[in-house]
Amino acid sequence: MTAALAGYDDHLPREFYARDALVVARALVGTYLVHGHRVARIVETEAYRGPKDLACHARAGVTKRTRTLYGPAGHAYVFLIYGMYDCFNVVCLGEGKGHAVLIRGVEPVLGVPEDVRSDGPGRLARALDITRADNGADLVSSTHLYLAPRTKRPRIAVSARVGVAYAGEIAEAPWRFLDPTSRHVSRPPPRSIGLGAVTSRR
DNA sequence: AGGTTGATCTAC
DNA sequence: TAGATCAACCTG
Repeated sequence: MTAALAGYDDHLPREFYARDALVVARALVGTYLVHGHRVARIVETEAYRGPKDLACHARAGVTKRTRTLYGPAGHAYVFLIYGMYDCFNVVCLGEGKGHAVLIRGVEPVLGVPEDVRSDGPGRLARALDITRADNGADLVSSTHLYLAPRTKRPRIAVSARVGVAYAGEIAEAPWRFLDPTSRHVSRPPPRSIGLGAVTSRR
């Protein structure tokens, strides 16, 4: 069965992405990531908010690596981390802004093996076979790689971002969003921030 | 603790 | 240029 036949063929429109990464990151929890015949539900995201965000690659300005990050909203930004893992992001806000949302966890829906872990940005890219070859893909017009709207409103917990301690104070900003009811988040929220009781299970 | 590699930075 | 350093991670 193909993704389209299964009803995951709606594409999030350009306007969805053309907002601050902080808004998009929250709105992406519960949406569906489609790559080829594979479909997965997004359960964890992080916002990276341009050159002033010292944890964001945009801090280095426009370079060979950040060209797509600084490109138009709604495109994929895929980069290599630690020499081993690809990380999948969606570009937000608009050309020249350098905003993106990192997808950090998904749960299998269709065509993704249940026995392969898909929590963590490196693992999910591997599970869905997303690589730097997908860097720059237009998620609005592609039939191969895109995001489809969520079908119900998820619960959302908030925490600081993971692995960005070097960025100083801004590392503590509550810019990570996750569905605390999912088994596929990369790690439980260290604490809940302002969203009432958060039950994190693993 | 350490692997592994491309991008970026720093020093000639 | 070339060599050094770093990195939004994962595994053991």
